[in-house]
Amino acid sequence: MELYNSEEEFLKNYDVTQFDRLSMTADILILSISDEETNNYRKTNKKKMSILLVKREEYPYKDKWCLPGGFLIPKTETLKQCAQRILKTETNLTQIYLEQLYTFDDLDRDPRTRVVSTSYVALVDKNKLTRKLHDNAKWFDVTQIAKENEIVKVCLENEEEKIKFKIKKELIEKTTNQYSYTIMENNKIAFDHPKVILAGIDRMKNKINYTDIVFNMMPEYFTLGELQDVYEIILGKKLLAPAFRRIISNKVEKTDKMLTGKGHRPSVLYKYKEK
Amino acid sequence: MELYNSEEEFLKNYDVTQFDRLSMTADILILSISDEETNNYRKTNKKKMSILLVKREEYPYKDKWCLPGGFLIPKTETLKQCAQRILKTETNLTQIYLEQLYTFDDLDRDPRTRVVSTSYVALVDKNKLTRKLHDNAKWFDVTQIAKENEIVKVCLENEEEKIKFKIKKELIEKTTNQYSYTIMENNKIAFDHPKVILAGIDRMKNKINYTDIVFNMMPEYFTLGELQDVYEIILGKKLLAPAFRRIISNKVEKTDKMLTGKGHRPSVLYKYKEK
DNA sequence: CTAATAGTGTCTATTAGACAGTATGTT
DNA sequence: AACATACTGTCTAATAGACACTATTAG
Repeated sequence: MELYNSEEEFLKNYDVTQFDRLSMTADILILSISDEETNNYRKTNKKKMSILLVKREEYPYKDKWCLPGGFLIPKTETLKQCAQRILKTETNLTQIYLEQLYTFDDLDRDPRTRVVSTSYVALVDKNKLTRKLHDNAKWFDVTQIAKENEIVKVCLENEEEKIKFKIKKELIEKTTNQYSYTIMENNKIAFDHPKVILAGIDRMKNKINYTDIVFNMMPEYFTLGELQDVYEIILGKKLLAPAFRRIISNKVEKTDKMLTGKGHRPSVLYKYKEK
Repeated sequence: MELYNSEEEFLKNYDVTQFDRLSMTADILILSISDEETNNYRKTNKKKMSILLVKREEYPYKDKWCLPGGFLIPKTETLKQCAQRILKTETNLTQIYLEQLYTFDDLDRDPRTRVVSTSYVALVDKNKLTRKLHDNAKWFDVTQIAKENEIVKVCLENEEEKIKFKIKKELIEKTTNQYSYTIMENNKIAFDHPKVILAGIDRMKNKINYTDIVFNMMPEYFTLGELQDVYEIILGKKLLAPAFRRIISNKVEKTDKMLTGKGHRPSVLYKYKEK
C-alpha cells in the first residue's frame, strides 16, 4: 500500500479502476388521475389512477413495457436530474412533483450487467400535458390492486392492451411493516418494474393520509367530490363525505366558481390552500 | 447500431463499457440508546441516543470521523448485503434491524471519483454488543439537535471528543414536507455524512409515532419509564406519563419481573408484544 | 317529478391532554 | 420521614364514524 503526505497528493494518484464499477439508472413511476366518460348524463365521471409505460424497442426485454428510465451519466448529473431529463423527454413537463422512492439492486435485475436502479415517483396533473406522447409511450389505468393473503394482483389496461402481474408481498419486519416483494407472474413488464409500480402505489397510499401529496395530481380548481374520488381510488376504499370534508377542510379554499351542467346540484370549485 | 435476432444473441454481444460506470457504497447510521450514570442514588439514569462513528485511517478525509461504510462489490452482493457485511465487521452483530434510508448522490460528495451512496439505518440494543469495538470505532452520544429557523445544530460527544456541525434544512416541497440538507459548518466528519446522520434521525422521529420501530433498540425487559425516556429522546420533547402509557399499552406486555434497588418505588418490567 | 349528487347538522364513540392523587421502594 | 419515581383515576377537549336530512340541477 502506498503512502501519501496529503489529501491532494492522494487524489492525484487515485486509481478509479481499483474498485469494480457498475451502471445506475433512474426509473420513474409517473402517476396521474384520469376521467372515465359515462353514458348516463346524470352520473359523474369515474376517476382512475393511471401510470405511464414505455414499450421497449430494443433488447433486452424488447417489446415489453417498462417505466420511463435511463442510464445515469456519472460525470455530469445527479439521479434526480437524470429522472428530470427523462421526464422531460417523455412528457415535456418540467416543474412537477418528484420524490425518490427506493433503490432497487437485485443482482439479476438487468440481464446485461449489474445495474442498480434508483426509482422515483412523479405526480402529474394530466391537464397540464400539452404535447402528444411519443409513439412508444402509453397511459395505462390501474384497474385492479387486489390482495389475497400474500399475493397482490395488479391489472393495468388501456383501450389496446391489458397487463396483469402478481406479486408476493411478505412481511419481513413486524415492527415497521416492511415487506419484501417477489414477482410471481408477469410476462409483459420488463426488469423488476412490477415491484417498482407496487412500491410506488403503496408509498402514495401511505403519504396521502398525512401529507398534501394528492394536490400534485389535482387541477387548479376541483370539487370536493372529485377530491374524495381521488382519495378513494388511491386508498382503495370508500369514505364518508361529512368526515372527509371535515378532514380536508383546512387544506382547501372555497372559490366563487361553480361546476354546473351535470344533471344534479352543481358543486363549488375549491383550490388547494397551503398551510 | 447493430441488430440482433434474439435477446440471447443481444446479451452475448453486449458491451458493458458502452455506458460510463461508477462506484457505489453502502453507509450505515448505527443508532443505539445509552445510559448515563448519575451520582445521586435516587435519580434514574438518563438515556442518550448514540451513534457509531469510525475514524478514517486513510485518504480521503484522513483522521475525520465517518459512518461505517464500504464499497459495493457489484458482482456478488446487494447493497443490503454490503451493509450487513460492514455491520458484522464493525459490531459483530448479524440479526439486527436494518432499513434503507436514502440514496445520496451529489456530484462532488466523494473527492476521488463519482460515488453514489445508499445509506441504511441500523438499530442496536447495546446490551447485545458482546465484542469489543475496533480501535478506530467509537460511540458518540447525540447531545444536541437544535433547530433555529432553518439551521440545525447537531452535537455529538463522548469522553474524548466533541463534534459539532450545522446543517441548513430548507423546505423544498410544501405538500409533503420534503427538505433539502446543506452542510453549513463541519470540520470533523467526512463526506456528506452529516446529512446522512440528520436524515436518519429525522426518519426515526417520524417512524416512532406510527410503528413499533423503537423496540429494536430496547432490551428484552424494560420499564415503561425507560421506554418513555427513549421516546422523549428521539422526539426531543417531554411526554405525559398517563397518555404515554395508554398509547403504548397495546404494544407491551406486563411480566412478573420487577426492577428494584433504585431509591424509589420499583417498577414493573415489560416486554414487547407483537400485534 | 325524478335521479343523482352536493352539502349540512347532530348524535355518539373514541382518543388525546391535563392534572391531581395514591403507592412504594431506599436511605 | 423524605425523596424520587411508579402508577392510576378522572375530568375535559378534540377528533372520528355514522346516519339522517336538506338543497339543487338537467331532463
